[in-house]
Amino acid sequence: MVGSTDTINEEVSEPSAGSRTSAAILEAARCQFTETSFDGTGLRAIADRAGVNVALISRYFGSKEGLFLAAVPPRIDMRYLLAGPMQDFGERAAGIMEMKVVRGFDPVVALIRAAASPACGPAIRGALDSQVIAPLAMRLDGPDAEIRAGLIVAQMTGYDLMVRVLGVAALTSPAGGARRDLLANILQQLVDGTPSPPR
Amino acid sequence: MVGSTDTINEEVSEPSAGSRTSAAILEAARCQFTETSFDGTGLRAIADRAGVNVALISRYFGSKEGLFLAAVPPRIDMRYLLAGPMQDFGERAAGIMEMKVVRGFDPVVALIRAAASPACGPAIRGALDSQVIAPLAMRLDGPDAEIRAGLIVAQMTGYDLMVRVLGVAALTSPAGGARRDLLANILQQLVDGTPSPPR
DNA sequence: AGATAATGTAAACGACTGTTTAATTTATCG
DNA sequence: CGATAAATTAAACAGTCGTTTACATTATCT
Repeated sequence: MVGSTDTINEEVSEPSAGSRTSAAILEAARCQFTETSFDGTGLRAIADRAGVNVALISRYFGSKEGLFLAAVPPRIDMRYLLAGPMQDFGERAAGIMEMKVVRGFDPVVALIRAAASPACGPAIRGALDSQVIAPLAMRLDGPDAEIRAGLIVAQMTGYDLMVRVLGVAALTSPAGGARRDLLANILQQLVDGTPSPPR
Repeated sequence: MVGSTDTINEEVSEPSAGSRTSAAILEAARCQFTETSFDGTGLRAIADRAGVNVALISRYFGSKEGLFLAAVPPRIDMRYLLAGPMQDFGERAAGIMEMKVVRGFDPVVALIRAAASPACGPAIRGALDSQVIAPLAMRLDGPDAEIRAGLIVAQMTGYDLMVRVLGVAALTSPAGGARRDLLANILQQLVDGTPSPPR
C-alpha cells in the first residue's frame, strides 16, 4: 500500500494463500452448482469439496448469492458463436452443443438449474436478454429478428435442458451425425428467416 | 366395508372433510410449486396457503415428494396435440404455447422448475421419454423420428422456459401473430423432416 | 347414549440452512 | 525477534426444513 517495492518478492506465479483458497472455493462451487441447483446446494457441501472451512465462504464472497454470481457469472461468451458468416451459424452452434463437459463444471447447466430459482431468475433473464438475444438479433437479417433470436436461444436452451440436465434418451443416444445435422439445420432455418413454407 | 348400503346417505355431491382439505392442499401445492421451485417451496407455505395445519400434509401425502407427485404428476396430455393430421401439428402446438395460465398453476412451469432439482429430475425425464417423445416420434414419418421428436420437445420446452419461467423480453412482447407463426413454422419443419437444405 | 374411527391441532423432533463471533494459527515485515 | 496483519479454525447463532408424536376435536354408526 505504501510503495510498489513492498511486494517485490511476491512472484506473480505464486498467488497468496487467500486467493488460492478462494479459487478452490470457486471451482468447488461451480461443480456443485452444476450438479445440484442453487437452492439445493449447501455451503457446507462446497466447503467440504474445496477442503476449506465454511466460514471462509462468507468471508470471501459475503453471501451465497455473492458466491454464485462470482462462480457462475451470467455472462455467455458469444464471440465464437457470432464470429464468421451467419450462414454457418447453425453448424457452429450445433458443434458447440455437442461438446462434452470436461471438468464437472457446465455453466449452461448451472444457469438453467439456477433459472428455476426465483432468487436467480431475474439476473439470468437480464443477462440472456442483453448479452445473448440482443447481440444475436442484431446479426439477423429480415423481419422479426428479435423473435427469431429468442426462438434460437429457446431451441438451444431447451436442447441443453433435455440433454444435460434431464438426460433424455432420444437426444443422448450416440446417434452422432444425424442429430448434429438436424440441430444445425433447424437453427440455420431460424437464422435465415424461414419463409412461409411451401404448403 | 360390510355392505354397500352402509354409505347410502353419503351423497356424492358432498365430499368428506378429509378429501376437501386434501383438495385444498393440492391446489395450494400446485400454485406454490409453480411459483417457487420444488426445493424452494416449504411445506409451511403450502399449508398456510391452504389454510391447513402442516401435519396434515404428511398425513395425507406421506412426504413432500408424495405431495409433489400427487399435485404435479408428470403426465402430459398429448391427446389434443397428436389428434388431427400431422401437417397441422405446428399450428396446434403454437396455439397451445400461446395460451395464458388462468389460475396460478402452470404444470409445465412447475415441471421445468422441478427438473432443476436432482430429486425430481429422473421422474420427469422418464415421463418425458415415455409419454411425450415416444408417442410423438411414432407419429413422425421419415428418418430420425426420435431425434426430431426430441428436438420438437426441446424447442417447446425451451420456449416455455424463456417465456413462462424467465420472462425473456424478446418473446413476451405482444408481437402476437408473427411470433406464433414463426413458432408454428419451425415446429412444422421438424415434423415434416427438413431435407438437407439447399446450400 | 356410548363406542369407534376419522380428522384436526399444537408442539416438539433432529437435522440442516446461511451467517457471525471470537479465538487461534500462520505469514509478513520493521 | 517482536509486532502487525492476514488467514484459518471451531463453535455457536437464530431460522427453517420435513416429519413425528401425543393429544383434542369432530363425525359416524350400532
